[in-house]
Amino acid sequence: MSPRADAVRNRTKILDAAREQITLHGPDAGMDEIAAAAGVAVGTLYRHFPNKTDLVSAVLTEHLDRVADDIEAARERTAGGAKAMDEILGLVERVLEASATDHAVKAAARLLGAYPTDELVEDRTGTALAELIQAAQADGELHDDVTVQDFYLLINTAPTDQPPAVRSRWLTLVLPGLTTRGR
Amino acid sequence: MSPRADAVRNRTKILDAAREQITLHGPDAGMDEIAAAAGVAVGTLYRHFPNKTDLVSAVLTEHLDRVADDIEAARERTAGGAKAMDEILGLVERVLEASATDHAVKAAARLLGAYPTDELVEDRTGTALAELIQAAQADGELHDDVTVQDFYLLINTAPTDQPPAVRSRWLTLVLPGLTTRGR
DNA sequence: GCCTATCATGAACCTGCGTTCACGATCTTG
DNA sequence: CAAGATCGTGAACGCAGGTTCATGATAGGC
Repeated sequence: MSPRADAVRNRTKILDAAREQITLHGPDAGMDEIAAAAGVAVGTLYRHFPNKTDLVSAVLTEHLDRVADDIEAARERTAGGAKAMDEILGLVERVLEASATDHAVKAAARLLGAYPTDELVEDRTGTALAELIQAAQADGELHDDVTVQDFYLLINTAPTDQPPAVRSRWLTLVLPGLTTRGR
Repeated sequence: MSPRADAVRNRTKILDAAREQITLHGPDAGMDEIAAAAGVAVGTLYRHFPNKTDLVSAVLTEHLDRVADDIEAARERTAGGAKAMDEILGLVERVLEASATDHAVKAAARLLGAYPTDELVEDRTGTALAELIQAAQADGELHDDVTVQDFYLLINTAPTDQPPAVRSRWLTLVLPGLTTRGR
């Protein structure tokens, strides 16, 4: 039997509100706040998601999906003639920038490189990133031993809660370990 | 009027226990656990420290003090003829290693570069580190624009909760941003 | 040895937060 | 439209962790 119409409506409202609240306050956003933002009672959250972890995972997976889209787009541009290293630098800057204001992205980044991730999404990002890396290495602009995991590691250790000047400085310090382009 | 003898005794026991518990479980160690480890009731903690923040700060300041000692010792060795860059690398590795097992060090590292720190200790580390940096730059082994803040920044973003292989890889990725020594 | 200021005790309190559940409302099928 | 399954409600629960306070013990000067 298909679900009731209002139930579907509520599920959407809940996901929208959860996305908004987690973006603003990170995964620490309270279930009460999410429920209030969705215009729904707490119990309704628990009808759609057994517990908080499941709700947060759903939102974070969405975000990872967007990042995967971004990476795949960069790969397409490379196939179209763009320099792979330029695309990689753009990606890193974009993710770093997003993490600063979007607490969901920050939390989502922590999922990559750790275990509990949707395998499909992880595969998508991994594959596209690997191709970009190979291309940049073929251009001689990325050190030969750099891997996908290295990027996950660096993104996870990025100082996302620091002012722009500090984030920029951090990039400057870290990039020489990846690229062969001079400082 | 000087404090009672048993009060002094208890203060020591509390600090010892707090140090131990925070080393094991980080600043998340409960007041109850600390009290139990000290063989004292919770209320006694609050007689000596108005709140948890004050107690944790006291312990963390101690740790920073030890780090300051380490840095100053490195500076002395440099004055005695050791290569400044070697001492710096040793320092970084030691702090990184300690952060992995000692949750107090990890938390203490977060204090440097942030605001609420004992100025005296911060001055001590800052001065000694600055001298080491200058010496290494004079040797041409450290990039000229590297500052004390850069080191604080990198230490703060180190992946202390990752396995040794990952921590080591992180160092490899980050060092080229500091030193002129090749990979 | 007494007496009082100082100190220790730990049960109780408070707040925040995830989670549950008995009840009422609403949608949908026949 | 009626019947029943599905869904929504929100007060209440449980738990954890920091903090307090009335009560009793102890130290140290006279």
